[in-house]
Amino acid sequence: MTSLRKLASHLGLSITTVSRALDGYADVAVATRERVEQAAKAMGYRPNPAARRLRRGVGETVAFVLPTDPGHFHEPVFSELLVTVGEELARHEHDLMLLAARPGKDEMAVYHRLVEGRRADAFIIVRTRHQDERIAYLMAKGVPFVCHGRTDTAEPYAFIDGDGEEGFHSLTQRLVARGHRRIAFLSAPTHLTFAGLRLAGWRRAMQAADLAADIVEEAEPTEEGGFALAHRVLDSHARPTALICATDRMAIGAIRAAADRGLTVGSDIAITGHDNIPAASYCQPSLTTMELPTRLIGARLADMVLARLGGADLRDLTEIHGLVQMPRGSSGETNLEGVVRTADAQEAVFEVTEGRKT
Amino acid sequence: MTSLRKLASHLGLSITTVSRALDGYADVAVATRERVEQAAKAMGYRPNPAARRLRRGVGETVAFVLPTDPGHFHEPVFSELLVTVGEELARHEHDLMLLAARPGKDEMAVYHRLVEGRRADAFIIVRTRHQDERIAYLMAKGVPFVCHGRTDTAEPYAFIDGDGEEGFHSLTQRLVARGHRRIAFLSAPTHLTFAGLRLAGWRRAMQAADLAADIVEEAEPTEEGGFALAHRVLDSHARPTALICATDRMAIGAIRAAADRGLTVGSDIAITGHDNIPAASYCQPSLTTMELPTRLIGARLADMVLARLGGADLRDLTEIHGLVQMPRGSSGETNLEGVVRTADAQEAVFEVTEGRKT
DNA sequence: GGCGCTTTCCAAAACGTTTTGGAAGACAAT
DNA sequence: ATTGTCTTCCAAAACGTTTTGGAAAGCGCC
Repeated sequence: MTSLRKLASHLGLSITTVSRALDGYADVAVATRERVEQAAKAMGYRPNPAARRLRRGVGETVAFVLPTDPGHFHEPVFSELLVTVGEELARHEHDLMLLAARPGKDEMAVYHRLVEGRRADAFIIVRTRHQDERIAYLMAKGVPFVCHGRTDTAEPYAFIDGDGEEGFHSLTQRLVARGHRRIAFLSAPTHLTFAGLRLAGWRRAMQAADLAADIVEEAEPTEEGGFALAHRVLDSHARPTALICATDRMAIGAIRAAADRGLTVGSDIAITGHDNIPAASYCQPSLTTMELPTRLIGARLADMVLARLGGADLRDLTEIHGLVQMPRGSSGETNLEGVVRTADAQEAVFEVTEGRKT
Repeated sequence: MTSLRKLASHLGLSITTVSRALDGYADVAVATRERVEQAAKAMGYRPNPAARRLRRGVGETVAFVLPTDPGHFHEPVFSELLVTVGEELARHEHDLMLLAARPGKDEMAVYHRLVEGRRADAFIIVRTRHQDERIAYLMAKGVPFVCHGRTDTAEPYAFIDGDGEEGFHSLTQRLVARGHRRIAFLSAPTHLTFAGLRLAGWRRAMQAADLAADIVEEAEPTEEGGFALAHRVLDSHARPTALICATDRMAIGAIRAAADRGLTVGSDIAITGHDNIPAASYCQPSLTTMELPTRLIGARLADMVLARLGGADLRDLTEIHGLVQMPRGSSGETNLEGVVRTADAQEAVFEVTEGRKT
């Protein structure tokens, strides 16, 4: 197509000058620059990304590897994150590469291929784990990355996260205030950082209220997982009056389990989640939940990864955001009829709770 | 890192020979090839993709542009498609590039940037429309693509689709057989091809049964859309006894609307969807739906796009697959207690109904 | 010993960009 | 006139691969 060479010969300039004119170097005359820019636009010139990557040694490509089981990927949170990250990256002329790999051997093989094959320049890591092989590897290789969620490591690293500990603490307090005494926690696998934090928030609130934090079960953060755990917990001799679920998907499973036993969710039993996925507004009753405004987070994640690529200081890239609580019918906290949606929460409170320096 | 040059000098061979040895040309001695392969593995050689792309003129990159509204992307179907397509492409050393753009100006700008900037070699197009600008553009440019869904065009094009017309026809027949007479259709916008087909299937069955196909409403294929339409339709003087929704998300909204009016879904009113998203199993009652096994479709889509890149004949790349019906509680067709899941349907009937030659 | 045929290898060009290390010219100061 | 300083431009190398068009060596055959 239109190469730098064509452009140059058409203008009667050297290819060097054209290149530098377009890149805004000071060493080309103003008149020349304008002439070049005009011609470039007229001829529809677009630099060849392959050539640029080859010469520069880096391509503007960010990889997003979904830690997903073979064919299952139904995480509304990640979906939304994906598109917002993609939009933001595209705005800065960067490409988003999407891959999927189940945690474990396959997953690391993907990272190796991408890093060693120079296919990606930076990574976005989601669903972080306490001990996270991915993070250790990228750190060792010196490849920039940003995490959605935290991990256990001595070195500083860039991340953005919701304050799950605080969010679940305050939720639990609310339930306690409403008279609940036996509150169960349906957890996601605690090797996932977010699960441990949410669990800790619940536990802290329970202990502060002198209540036994003894009903904890753990399963995959899916409808199926929540469904199974709820059944198990509701079987116990001293049935809890509230089920705090680590995620909305689990809560939706739990609601179904409770209903199958003839319990009226919202009055007989309170059930809550986290994420505010669209389905949460359409359960019966609507699901009490909390959220980290995904769109803003996605854009921020993209900006952070771009900052990392630009060599920004790591310590400016750690953010913990407050969660927006959305009490709804499933915890009996609202008497509203019909569907309770909170699209406006997207625009709601969104501030950095803590700029942590690790 | 390890370049071809390093490898060559280390082996005492020319860079040409090393390249050809690794590419399996006949003109290198067996002994040499083995020596080269061994050294390549030992030194961890990986061809630099940028260099390769530059020289070859094509990069192994497939773009997937999600036609999504600003920050909203909650289509479980696309999510699942994404990961399976990604996996399959990765298996063949291809990259999947993800972008998002709302239909209209922005969307076409993305296509222009990708095509003219040589950032993508092929496209996967989803949520096809009757008149589809994307398809017209790619055809004009001669860029390979594969559609998930059909479009109206004289020229042949590669696509894979579920037989929505037949699926909704047979669903409607089933409902009629169960005694329903006033059956409403809650449609997605009919400029989307799939919506028109599903609508047509319902209409054909209604007419064949001498029933009035007069309750049709149209909205976005979201929970919110289904919710609004259901309310509107249930308001009418002669309330329907069944609501056939174009998608599961709409059906979930409709279920909520019916429940809000005190109707018992499954007995007072039947509600059905399409897609078999995970939430469909956890509604109350479980949602009657049908599905196109997404994993298989995703892999097939990837294979087709690879075939297109390999120059395969278009006419071998048109497939319409039969849908798997899953009757569940929301249409009163099953008396099963509890959650009805059909994960096994993934492995179920899956055959090409018709290999169409356009 | 000249010719042709195989087999095995390689030098060099090319892809389109960025960047290095000047060169040429204008102008001012000496 | 020489020297120095700016400003503006450019030739050429480099990034790492693939591919073209041979070359060299070995062998058989007349």
